Amino acid sequence: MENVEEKKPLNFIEQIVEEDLKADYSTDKLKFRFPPEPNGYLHIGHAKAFCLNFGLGERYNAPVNLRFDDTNPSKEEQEYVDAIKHDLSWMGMKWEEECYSSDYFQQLYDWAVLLIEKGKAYVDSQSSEDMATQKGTPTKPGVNGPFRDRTVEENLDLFTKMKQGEFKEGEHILRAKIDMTHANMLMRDPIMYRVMHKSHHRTGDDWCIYPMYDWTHGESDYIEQISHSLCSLEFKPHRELYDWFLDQVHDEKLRPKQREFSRLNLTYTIMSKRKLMQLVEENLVNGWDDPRMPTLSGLRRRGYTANAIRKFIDTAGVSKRDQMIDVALLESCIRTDLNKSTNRIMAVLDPIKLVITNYPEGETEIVVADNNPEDENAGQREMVFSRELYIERNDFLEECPRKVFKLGIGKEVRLKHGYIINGEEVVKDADGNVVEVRCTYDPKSKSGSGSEESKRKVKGTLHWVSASHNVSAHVNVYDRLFTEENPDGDKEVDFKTLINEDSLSVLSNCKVELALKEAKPQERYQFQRLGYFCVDDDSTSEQLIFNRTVTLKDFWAKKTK
RNA sequence: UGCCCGAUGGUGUAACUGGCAACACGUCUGUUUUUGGUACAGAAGAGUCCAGGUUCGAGCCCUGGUCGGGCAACCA
Repeated sequence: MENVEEKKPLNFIEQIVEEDLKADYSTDKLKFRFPPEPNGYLHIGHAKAFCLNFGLGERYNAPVNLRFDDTNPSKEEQEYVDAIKHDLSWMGMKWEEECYSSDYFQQLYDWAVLLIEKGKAYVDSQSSEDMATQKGTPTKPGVNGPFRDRTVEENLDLFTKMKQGEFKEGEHILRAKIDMTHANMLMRDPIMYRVMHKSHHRTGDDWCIYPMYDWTHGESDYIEQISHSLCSLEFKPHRELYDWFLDQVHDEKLRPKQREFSRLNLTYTIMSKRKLMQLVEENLVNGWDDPRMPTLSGLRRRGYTANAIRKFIDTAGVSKRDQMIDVALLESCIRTDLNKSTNRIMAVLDPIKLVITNYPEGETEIVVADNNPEDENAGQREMVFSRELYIERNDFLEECPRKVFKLGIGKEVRLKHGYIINGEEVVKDADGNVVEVRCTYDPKSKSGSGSEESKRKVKGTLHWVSASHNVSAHVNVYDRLFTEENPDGDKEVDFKTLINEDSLSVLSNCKVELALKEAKPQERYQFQRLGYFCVDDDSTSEQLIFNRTVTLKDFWAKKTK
């Protein structure tokens, strides 16, 4: 077991840490952080980031802080803080300290004053349009604005007044004084503070100036003494600024370093928080925890386990290339997990009545079945077998070829845990729809009886429930949310036009085994031959609701497509 | 017409830092099976973006290209 762990090659971030350890770092200096902005729910892309950070913490027995990057009160809310903490806990992540960038507002302010005093920051009083023009473009250097050379005194005075609320939003901002011609656009006098007359979810109305990301992040890392500040690739150009800001305040304490890795993308879904928010706000899905969402809360409601998600992240790996991971890998992870852990149950999603004409009327018998053939300790359960049953509509084909694993007229099939039956006739309504299938059974073929008849090879085994011994249920059948592998891929195409119309089908006439009568939210089962299902959060004993997590691997379905 | 990343089977990640490209998912075959599941056995699929160079030897190093991604919010 440990050998397997040892053998696993280090990802490039772990290699960086190892090299630092060999050079001037000692293990006790290692410290990491996961810094979500509380402006939305965590999704599986975030899972990569926090699994990396918390994984590093575990590997080196180093602390990992949870730090909410809450510098923009117009977007951030307590609701998201709570949801993020809940999701992280569910994923089994244990943080050292719960921190907030807003905890450092005073320190950040004091440092900003220091920068002004050193002539490294100034108050600009132009419109954002003018500043944008002066900033130039990636290929054209910027030019200095008219307020760039204000005196320290004037800057101090203005900045103080900004803080005291004497200005309206947009009137003044504080910028770092770096280089308007720098090849890196981020170094062209980046904004450090803006005036915002908004209440903050933690600091209330204490502040009306709020620091920007670049000014806040590295300094927060420094305050918390984070050794390795890991973020996604789009922040690579920010590293230069991260380092510049650190240069301004750094003394002898440990200096954090930013390193970047690529984000995780999954086929047939989107990871943009902004777009996920749009789906929620425009009611294109039923909330952040809609089981079709790639959010952790959505996956949880869908029936995914934290274990499977961790395994998936681990298998996907960490690198600097853009990754678009096949959702089939995620599905493989949850199947592997659930195969071992869930009890099997029989459920008929689209029932059609099956009458065994030679089975004595009014009689019933108990059949016994293993709960999980993959787990000897899972025990057994009992089911009622009777003359009238329900089978899957789709498991009957009037004229059924021999090689197809279904019931047909004149074609035999086995009822799982029950008897072998032979199709005799169909009953149809006026429109020609099959409303009932009539068959005969071989009384000597009972499963597990050991009789010659029971051992007969039969093409096909069907699941069933007794017509008068079952529980009704609703089942939500989910499919991928988008019709395209990369709905976010084409800037010309609105991702919302790529939503899969059939991503949710609600089946309201399902019949499940009596054993599920008291099933509680979050319980997971394998409905035999159909897939893995999870009891929905809204399920009650009056109205059972199941969500399909994932189908069983099904070659037949693929072939017939 | 700038700067910064990246490029290995369909997808993702490896290759002991220069020694005849491996693992997982997916695909396909077969065996077992009272789930067309699981398990097991096996196969196909890349010669590492291109062109030079260094070297006995290059996916790894060097040079020059090509392609893909990112960078101009008072967002993070």
